[in-house]
Amino acid sequence: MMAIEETSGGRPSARERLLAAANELFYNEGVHTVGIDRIIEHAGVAKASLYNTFGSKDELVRAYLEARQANVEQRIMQAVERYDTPRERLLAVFEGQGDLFAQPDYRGCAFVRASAESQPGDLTEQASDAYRGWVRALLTELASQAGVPEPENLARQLHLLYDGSGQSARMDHDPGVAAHAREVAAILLDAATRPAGLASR
Amino acid sequence: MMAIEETSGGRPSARERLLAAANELFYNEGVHTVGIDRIIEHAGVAKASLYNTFGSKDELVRAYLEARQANVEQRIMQAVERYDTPRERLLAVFEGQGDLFAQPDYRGCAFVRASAESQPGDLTEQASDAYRGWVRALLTELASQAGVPEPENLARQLHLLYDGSGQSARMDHDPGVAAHAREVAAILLDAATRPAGLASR
DNA sequence: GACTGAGTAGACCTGTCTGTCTAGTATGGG
DNA sequence: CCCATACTAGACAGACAGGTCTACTCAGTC
Repeated sequence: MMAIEETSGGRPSARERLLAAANELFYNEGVHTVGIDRIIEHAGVAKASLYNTFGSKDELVRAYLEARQANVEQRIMQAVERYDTPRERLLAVFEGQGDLFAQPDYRGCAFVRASAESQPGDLTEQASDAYRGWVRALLTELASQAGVPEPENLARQLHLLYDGSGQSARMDHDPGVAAHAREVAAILLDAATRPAGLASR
Repeated sequence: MMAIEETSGGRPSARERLLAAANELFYNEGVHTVGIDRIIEHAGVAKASLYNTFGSKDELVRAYLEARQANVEQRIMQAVERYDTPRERLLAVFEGQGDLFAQPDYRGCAFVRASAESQPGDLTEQASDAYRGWVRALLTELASQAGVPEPENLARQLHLLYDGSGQSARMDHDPGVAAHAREVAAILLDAATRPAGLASR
């Protein structure tokens, strides 16, 4: 039996190097802009290896997005698990986003970027939908655990905020938006918990 | 003297037809994906006309984004001016967004889309920054008129929401998010107006 | 009737794109 | 020693990119 990926020691496999190159180039410069030749050059890999491993550029893009999603999920869950109270755990989602924004050369949500270049029905759209589904489910679950009467409603509001946070961080080149997003989330959480009718129309 | 653009009656000028084609194709399929040939074919215009009028594809893209911004500004101001009270006028910004989302084939903010395909320092980035500046200034002004103690702060929060609203509307294919965004905006406006300290930390 | 400005049609140049294909190398298990 | 596996190097094909250029048409003006 042979390991498919050489994760410990030694030189990384062609697959790993391709994914690393895809992550760097696709994310920074755009899926469409970056050609196969630049990917394989950056990965130090032969063209045939790419096509043997992934079959097409589209499939490489899909694999890139899947890896990206796994990475984001991990970061956000790390942030959530730093806390114990349901309230803090819910708000921690936005701290997790902040960790992402703080990375040097953050260029916005990879799914937004890829999706802007995609055609309807593309593999990219499926990947985006999967990612959004995960975010929504997490927010709903955490809202529910926080004892909010209508968790789906709060989750929808927070998803708006989550989207906006990533967008603003990119467009304004300001990782600090995550902190503002957390503040807004706290206000929304309070408003969802408080008995209705207090807010004027 | 001769009119540069044939706005009334008659056949639209080559410039107008090119802008219309750019608006449709660039917006729906992406700036990078759509080639010059498809633009001129769709516009029913000779290639030389494009290059005589705009000089390059990049400049056509810039003109397309400028037209787009003018259109958005007009729609949002229309919505704002439907109301008299400062509070309603502020919230109307999100109604204006809703008018945009309700257009058939809404595919998200054109600046987000274009910016995802752009390189740093591009003409597209300049156009995006100009657009964001306008939004922020409008929100700040309306917040100020609504008597909020710290208008810049509320404007920043609402800009988050504004970004998220456009994003969610696209990704979830649901124009209804604008209504939710308006609700959230109302909550934030109330929170900004109320004396601080009520919100738990 | 000559001239000008705006536009058309389309060949053409150069470069790049994704994807295929051939030929060869290094390594490790049986 | 043999042979499969994983990979490399690079030529090549066919499509398409943005952009240039020539030659032509047509409407209105002096």
